[in-house]
Amino acid sequence: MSQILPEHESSPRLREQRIQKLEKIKSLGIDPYPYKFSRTHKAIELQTKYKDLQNSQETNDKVTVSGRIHNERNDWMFIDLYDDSGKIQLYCDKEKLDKKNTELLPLLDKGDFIGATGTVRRTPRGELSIKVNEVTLLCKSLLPLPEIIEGKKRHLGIHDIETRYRQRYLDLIVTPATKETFKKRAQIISEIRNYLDSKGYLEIDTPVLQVEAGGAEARPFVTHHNALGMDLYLRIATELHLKRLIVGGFEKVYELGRVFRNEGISTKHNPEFTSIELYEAYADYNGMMDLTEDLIKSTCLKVNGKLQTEYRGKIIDFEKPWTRVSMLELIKEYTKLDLSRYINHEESVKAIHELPQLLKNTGINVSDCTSVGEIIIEIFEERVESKLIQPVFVTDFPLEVSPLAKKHRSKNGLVERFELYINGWELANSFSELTDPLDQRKRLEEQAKKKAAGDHEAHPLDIDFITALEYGLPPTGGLGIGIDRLIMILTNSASIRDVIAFPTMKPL
RNA sequence: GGGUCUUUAGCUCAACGGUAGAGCACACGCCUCUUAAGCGUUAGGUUGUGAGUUCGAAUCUCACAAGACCCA
Repeated sequence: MSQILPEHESSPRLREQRIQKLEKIKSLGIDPYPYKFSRTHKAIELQTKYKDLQNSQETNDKVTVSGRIHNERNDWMFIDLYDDSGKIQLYCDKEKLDKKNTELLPLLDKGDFIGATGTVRRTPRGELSIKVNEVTLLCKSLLPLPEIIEGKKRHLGIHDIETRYRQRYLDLIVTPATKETFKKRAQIISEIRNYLDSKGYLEIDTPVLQVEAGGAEARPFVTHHNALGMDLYLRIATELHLKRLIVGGFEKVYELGRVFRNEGISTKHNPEFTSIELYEAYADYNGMMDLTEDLIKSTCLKVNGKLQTEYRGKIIDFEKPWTRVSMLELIKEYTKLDLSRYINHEESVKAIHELPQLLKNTGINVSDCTSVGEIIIEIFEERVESKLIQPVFVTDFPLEVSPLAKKHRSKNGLVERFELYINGWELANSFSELTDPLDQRKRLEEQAKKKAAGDHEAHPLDIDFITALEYGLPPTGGLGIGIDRLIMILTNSASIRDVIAFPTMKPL
């Protein structure tokens, strides 16, 4: 449902009934919220250990399990109990239980946590079960678990996608695939760290709270520091601080963490997201391409067991060496437009007038563009981006849109930069970092002018960063990867909200 | 940003200008080796919010809110 109320407001009657049961339980002298419980097995351990037990066969093996009740049949004779490993069925023969247990059983509900001790058996119908001697209430649940009804079939689940994001704990209880996604997310992040740590990269935390938010083109979030009496910004990138660390003498650094961008929300954008940025002294963007390819291939292989992955019906193949092709070549390939002559400086003044004419009937709107570089990016985003399904490094970007990248060593008007595209999405961004402090100062001053003129996404002038460069930044390769999008592809998730446990949601 | 559609019981959906209904869940019985258990009986509603049209609105109109899908 689109109207989501807190459960206790949307189902007060059901909650009231459970509170009454809770009172009855207390009056029986049972603590409904005890302190600890010791179990001998998890569900999957029993399923594995007794997989060869024949139907109707009983053992004298006494075990204790615990978990959440997902379903009950036959007036609490059968209980489906779930722990984080899976399901085990409990079989409660009321004739065999003592008074306390028989009184407790009808006061239970789906959603309660219980522990159970009994002997292992397989029912005549083949379900591995525990023949229960004793039930212990571990937590009384006051609200009903969500169910999905399909025809006459009913099972735990959440139909409404918004509820799955807003009440992720419910999604995790009732949707097994959600748990798998977040397990895999943890694995992917752990693999990336293992890979980099094993290659001698050092992870260093840089500030989230900043006086100026730089390092990327994006609007920041503003917050306020009371004692300092000033506004601070949440970081939009880790770039400028990590490069300071290279100035300081570290040669391989990275930070994998949250950045914040004050922009729209979509299936590919969450205002806070996880990125990794990495900087390596004496490397250039070619080295970063090698590293990116190897890092992603190795992560994919570790978590998925193979180098091909299916994303929403498309097979993405990480195995073949990834294509490296310049942005202008791709534009030529997809639009037949050869823009190479416009990037040299003498032509660019002419081009800013000629190009909009040339694009008039293409439906590409370049009216907001103030430079040839921006026009080129616009054409690329309009006509090329979405076609790049298999991994491809798009290289050599216009200088105007890359104020932190070094000028191309042989191509006038371009910089040494690449973006990795997979499934039509930008997944990584990398430069041969600009190390010339005077050039950097000039370029950031131009950005600051744009910012002063009202461009909220222009880079701020970070004087201390320039100062650091003046002390000397060695040749450096830098790389940023959007971790959430990578996880989306590796987990076949349709929305970034499916890979972020608690995505940003508008309050109700 | 533009368009189309959706919003009714805890859930899934009916009713399409004339007394809001079903299945499942919940509660209570019955049955007692089930897997959506089965059978029976209750109870459950300010129809997303707000205005308007009308003798009468869940239904028609408008605005707002939230969501889904398409397009840019």
